[in-house]
Amino acid sequence: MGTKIVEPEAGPRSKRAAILAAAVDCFGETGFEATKWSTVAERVGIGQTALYHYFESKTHCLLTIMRLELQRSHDKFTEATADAADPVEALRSAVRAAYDVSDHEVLQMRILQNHMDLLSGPRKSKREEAERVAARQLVQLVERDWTNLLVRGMSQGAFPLRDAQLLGASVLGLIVSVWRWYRPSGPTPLSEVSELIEGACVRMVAT
Amino acid sequence: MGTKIVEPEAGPRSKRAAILAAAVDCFGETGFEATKWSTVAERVGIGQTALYHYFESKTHCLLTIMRLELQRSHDKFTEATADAADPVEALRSAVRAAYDVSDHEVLQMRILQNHMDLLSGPRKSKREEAERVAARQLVQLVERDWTNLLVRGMSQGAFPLRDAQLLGASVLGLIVSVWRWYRPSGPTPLSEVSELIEGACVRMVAT
DNA sequence: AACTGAATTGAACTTGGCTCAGGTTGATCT
DNA sequence: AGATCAACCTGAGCCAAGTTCAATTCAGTT
Repeated sequence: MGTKIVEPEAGPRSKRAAILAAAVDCFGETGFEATKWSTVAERVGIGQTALYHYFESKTHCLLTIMRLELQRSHDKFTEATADAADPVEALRSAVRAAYDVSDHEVLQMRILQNHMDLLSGPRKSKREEAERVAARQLVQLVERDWTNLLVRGMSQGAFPLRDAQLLGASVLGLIVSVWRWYRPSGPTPLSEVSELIEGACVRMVAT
Repeated sequence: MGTKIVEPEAGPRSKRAAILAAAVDCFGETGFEATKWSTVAERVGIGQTALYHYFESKTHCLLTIMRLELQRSHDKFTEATADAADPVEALRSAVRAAYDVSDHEVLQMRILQNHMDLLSGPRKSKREEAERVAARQLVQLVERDWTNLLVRGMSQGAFPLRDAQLLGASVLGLIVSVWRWYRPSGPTPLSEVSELIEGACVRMVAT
């Protein structure tokens, strides 16, 4: 039960984690296409070809970042909705959890949202394709998370009956659309966003 | 008043329109990065270098597509909300208009949404930068369209008072988030999406 | 010290967007 | 018809950035 997937290649002098961190910064701030793969290497302090010891390609690294972020999102949702009997309270808790993130995680969300389309088509190489499939499954898992929350609320009479699939996708779309424009340095604090969206979701679903 | 911007380079044997159409198909279905610029040329029936007679670069073509789509969205919004006194009815009409699109326009919306981030940073070349700035302004214009609609409704007492800026961005985000997953060939007809989102928006704003 | 596998590198290769210098087409004018 | 000019197009080749590969270094083990 609950097979814990352990990250590979965690040798003692492995720079995998450092590369991922640097890549998130670069991809998140400069954009994936715009950042040179060699720049990531520089920031870590290694030659560009050393990157290929850890990742098969620039895209493979991106897909890994996306998969990890999806995993995180799913875990956080599960944790947030675990101990909430009332569907409305569960919904509120889930939304708040979605915006309870660090600056670094904001970047990861941005990267994830900006490259969702990568998950549709198949990839050339093995390891890339593996990450893609894993990420794709996590996307469906997260979608089911939200849909199930709605289904539960509807069957319990807390939410009016509607197409839970479609409504779930919409709620999720509304929540993640924020990551396209939100900047930690911007004028709007995330707490304010969180409150408005929380209210909006409840009205959308529970009215 | 109302200076009509006429598209340049509309010579009698110009293939500009054909190129744009082909590019929308390729970029929309295969993705911008994944489609080879030369493939677009092939589909039009010209050599790849001929493309540079019409567009300074692959990106310049993309930015043009995005600008045209933004213009279309703004025009459609304006037309849809022109003759609606009641704010709620105006909102409903605007949402319906947003989903009253052809398959080709669906692709254009997808392209636009997938590359919004291009509009943040400045571009190297003149013509690219011009398109980028124009597109950026149109984005703000569309955002104002929705915000103003909300402000009007709030001051009229039809909508409860909330942060119109933020709520407007959210409504818009909800609406356009559909273009990330919707496929004309998919199981969900656009009419169904339109109805659900229309209801969701009204509840979000007018409750 | 010899051995092993992970980690790293410089140099060369590949791909795809882009430049350039010049050639072709066709509408218009005389 | 023939001349003219701008719009339109092309083959050859350049260049940047991702990628491959054989050779090398490093850290821990026997």
